[in-house]
Amino acid sequence: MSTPYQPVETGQSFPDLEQRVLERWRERDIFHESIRRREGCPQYVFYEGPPTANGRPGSHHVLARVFKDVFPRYKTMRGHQVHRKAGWDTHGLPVELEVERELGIQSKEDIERYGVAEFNQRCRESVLKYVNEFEQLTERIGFWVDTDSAYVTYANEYIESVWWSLKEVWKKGLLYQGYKVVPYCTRCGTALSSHEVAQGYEDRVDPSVFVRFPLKDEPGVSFLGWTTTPWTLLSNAALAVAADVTYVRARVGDETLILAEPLVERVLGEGVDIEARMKGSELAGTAYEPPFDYVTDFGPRSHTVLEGDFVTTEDGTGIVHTALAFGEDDFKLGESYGMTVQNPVKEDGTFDERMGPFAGRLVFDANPDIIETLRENGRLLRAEDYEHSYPHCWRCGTPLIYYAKQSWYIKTTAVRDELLASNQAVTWYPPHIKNGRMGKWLENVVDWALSRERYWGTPLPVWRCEEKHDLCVGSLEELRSLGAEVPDDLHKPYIDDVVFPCPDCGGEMRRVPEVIDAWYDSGSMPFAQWHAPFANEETFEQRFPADYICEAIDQTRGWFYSLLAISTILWGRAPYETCLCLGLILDEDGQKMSKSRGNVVSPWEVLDRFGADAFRWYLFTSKQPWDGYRFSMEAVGEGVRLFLNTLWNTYAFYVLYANVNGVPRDADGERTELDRWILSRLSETVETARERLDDYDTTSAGRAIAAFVDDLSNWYVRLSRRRFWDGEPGAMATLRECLLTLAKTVAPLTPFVADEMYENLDGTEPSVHLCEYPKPAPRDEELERAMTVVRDAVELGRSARSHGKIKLRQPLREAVIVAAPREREAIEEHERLVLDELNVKALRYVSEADELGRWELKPNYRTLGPRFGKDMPNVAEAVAALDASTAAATLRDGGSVGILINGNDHPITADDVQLALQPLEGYQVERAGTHAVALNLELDDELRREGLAREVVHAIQNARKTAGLNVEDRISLTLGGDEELLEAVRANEEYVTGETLATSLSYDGASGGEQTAIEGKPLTIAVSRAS
RNA sequence: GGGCGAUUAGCUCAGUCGGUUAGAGCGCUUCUCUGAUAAGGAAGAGGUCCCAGGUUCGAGUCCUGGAUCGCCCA
Repeated sequence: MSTPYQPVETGQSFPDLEQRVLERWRERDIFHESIRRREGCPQYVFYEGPPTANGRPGSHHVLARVFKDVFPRYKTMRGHQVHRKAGWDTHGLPVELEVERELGIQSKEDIERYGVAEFNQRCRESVLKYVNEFEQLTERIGFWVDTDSAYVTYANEYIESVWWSLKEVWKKGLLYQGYKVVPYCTRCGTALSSHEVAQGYEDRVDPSVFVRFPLKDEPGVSFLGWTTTPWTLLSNAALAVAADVTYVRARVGDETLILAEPLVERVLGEGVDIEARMKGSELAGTAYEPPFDYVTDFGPRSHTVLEGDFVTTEDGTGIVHTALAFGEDDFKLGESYGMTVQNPVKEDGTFDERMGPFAGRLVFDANPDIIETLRENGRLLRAEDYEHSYPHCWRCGTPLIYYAKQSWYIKTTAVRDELLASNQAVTWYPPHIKNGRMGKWLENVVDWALSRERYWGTPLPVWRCEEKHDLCVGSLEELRSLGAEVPDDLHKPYIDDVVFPCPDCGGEMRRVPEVIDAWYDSGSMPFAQWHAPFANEETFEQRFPADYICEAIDQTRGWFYSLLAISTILWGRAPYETCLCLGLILDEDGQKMSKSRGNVVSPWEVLDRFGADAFRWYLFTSKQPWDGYRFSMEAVGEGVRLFLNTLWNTYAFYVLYANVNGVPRDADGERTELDRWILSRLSETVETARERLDDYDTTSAGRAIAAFVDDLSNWYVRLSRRRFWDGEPGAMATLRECLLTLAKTVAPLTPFVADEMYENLDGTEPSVHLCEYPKPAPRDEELERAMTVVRDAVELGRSARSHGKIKLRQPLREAVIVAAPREREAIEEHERLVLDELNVKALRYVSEADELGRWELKPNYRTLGPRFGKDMPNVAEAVAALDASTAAATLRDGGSVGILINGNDHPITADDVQLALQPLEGYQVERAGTHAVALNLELDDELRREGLAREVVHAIQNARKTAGLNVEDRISLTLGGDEELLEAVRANEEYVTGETLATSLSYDGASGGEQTAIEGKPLTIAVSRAS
């Protein structure tokens, strides 16, 4: 076949190109085809962590989604079948909040008044509001995922699967209702789970108050208590001290305060009179006057001092004010003394009617007035501001309170060891997550607070009769068999109408009012996405566990945890084998992107300007993904310039000369050393890419590919240009092979440009993504090493020119190369190349450096260190004392030299020293290690004329460009001007016409030509396209 | 207060098993090359490898303590 290629523009807009490729993928249905073709192949299982589509997708979604895409693409090319089912997380507070905003309402009463059925209907509509934009973005960035068959957590089938799993949990006795202190959002009116709390820590300033608690039987003496939640003082029930800490009675003015000794100075300042010391245990039982008397009955030990093992002397006064309902420690302490919990705060966060003037006020809002009251009645010692990190509702931002109430729990503490074992089987990226963040979290796991007193969520499938018989229902079938009628919609309020007789007592069973944590929904996706076990059980089993999941690191306590917990309880194992954790995307200044800061970069902005490949390339290669990104447009642009443009232009170069010369695709010819070198480098690159992608490391894979592209463009192609101008088959075949293999190698990373190149260069398959991933061919490492030496020599020569201030255009007589025999051999093999690159007429080799400099010997610590240990300083001295020139000569010939250490003679071989050349004064020598290059800078007339001729050629090439000629156009050339210049051209006429593709050349003055000057000498150039 | 991670050039980042002269790209200055290039090449400026101890013949790298930043937990 000899089809000419489609012409390729060098100034290609990548966003435009990507639209073309997307169109082709759609037409040819490439994504699904890539799955169909792997029917029967080993599965590589990917689980999609469902996003909530009720907000616009941002750059962080792009980050996660391109990392979700790259490995499935890679594994597909490596021969796996990779199903990718999309999903949407649809339940939960964020959705309800959005709807509340839309409706302009803000409390549970408002929702009830509005009507739960209508409210939930609006939630259902709202949650997929931005699905369209998500889908567009997903397609645009090249994230291949099946959105048509996406699972949706609000579907009845999904809910039924979740119910099934809850019933399993129930059967294991791990689902229970308990009265506990829970983190509670007063605005949302619901408790939050610990992993939700974990998402919401923010700095907050609270009052820090020191309060007097006067002893009942001793006027003038007070306990000094401390709290940052003054509103809890309204229901103060007791004080807590540490039994074994020393407390003091401190005289301050005309009163006596009791507090922990280590804190006296910090709280009261210096020079306080200590009247007495005692252990905390001695204080226990002492009665005091509470600060308020709205509620006084807390049962036994009300308003006395208790011993609490949680009391520390880290801050405050060492005396902890205890309001039983608002702290886990407080609550447990009260429980252990058999006290009565009084909770004066209603579920909406306001004080109840018992609280006198504070009734009806929000607790945080009441703080200032409470402090004022304390001040007025002499209870306040001091109030100051206290900044600390404090949990907030992760979605609505309201500061949480800890609050005693009834909730449903999963007893995850009972399976802690199993969780830890499951975690151990997971391969984490980065590895420290396993025993760090995740491992530590699991070691400290608490029971999963499962229930939410909200509306839009999977209903908790527990029914209860008046006799308090509970039953967890695990399927619709079971519900029917109990005599219930199953509604069309399993959500509230319909499900709440479902009643049936209690199997135990025959009483009417009604469902408990709660819905469940939406994290439980998403954590159930391994089975619920298939409606397993009610349907597709085989599919579920085939696709469990996942080989790979990937989300941002905040999911450690979110989805990563809920998946792990549910699977561990149900099946005793983790539902994923490899988990990649991504960092946050920060702005240029390292600030978190947020709407309030106004520093959010819209992904569309990046995609429209640079394209998806550029965005992907930046995310994949700019750094390891887990430490977070400092995002900037400039950084993305840099990747385009350095990688995508270079790749594209090399490809465009190939196509240009293949078309100009009519070189067929299957042309082949003799391969030169340079050809074999670049092919060996290609193999090395393929090797590295496979190895790194197998290890989920796009960064190193991408960087290796970029280094290859640089070698290909700036070394191989540049040095081989003349061969391409002539369309030499060996060169064309080599470059085509490089580009084609490159397209396949880079395809998972930059799928668009890769496919475009493949389509034009080969196109046998409908897409590069249906190809096998390249396998590395045998390498020629000897050649790779030789080329490194050659490149070093060229670099040294250029450096010598630069220091000698001689332009590269000016030919020089000779370069003198100092090199060890092996290096010399390498350079000799590629002499033509070195001559051209350095623009010299000849190379002369000297094996002894004496003419150019003097050898210096340095010990190789890497080999000698382990051998001599403590004697290394002596060794270094002995090596330095050797006669460098003779030793160097001996060593280079493979001999060994003896050194005397502690009276013993030790042989030193070439490996044990590093030879370095110290240049002598007065030579233009550049050296590196064992080799050096010197230039003879003398010019004669012939060299000067050649130099001038090259200058003229340069000027003519510019004129060609200005005249808008194509690179392959032949020209008629007319020159005029300075006689010395024309003389130089005459002396090198063949060279000049050859370089400029001139079919005719005359010297008759070129009237109307372009005026220019070379070294101050005037030159006139006229070019016209030759017919 | 605790856990995890980070700290290397003006910026973004590499740095292997501990090996003695710590690198790249960008940016800057000067020069240069161009028959594909938003390119390439050379030179220059630019470093307390966060700090302090320790281990070692030898520490950017290992250990201890501290500082700062980020995330997480109390």
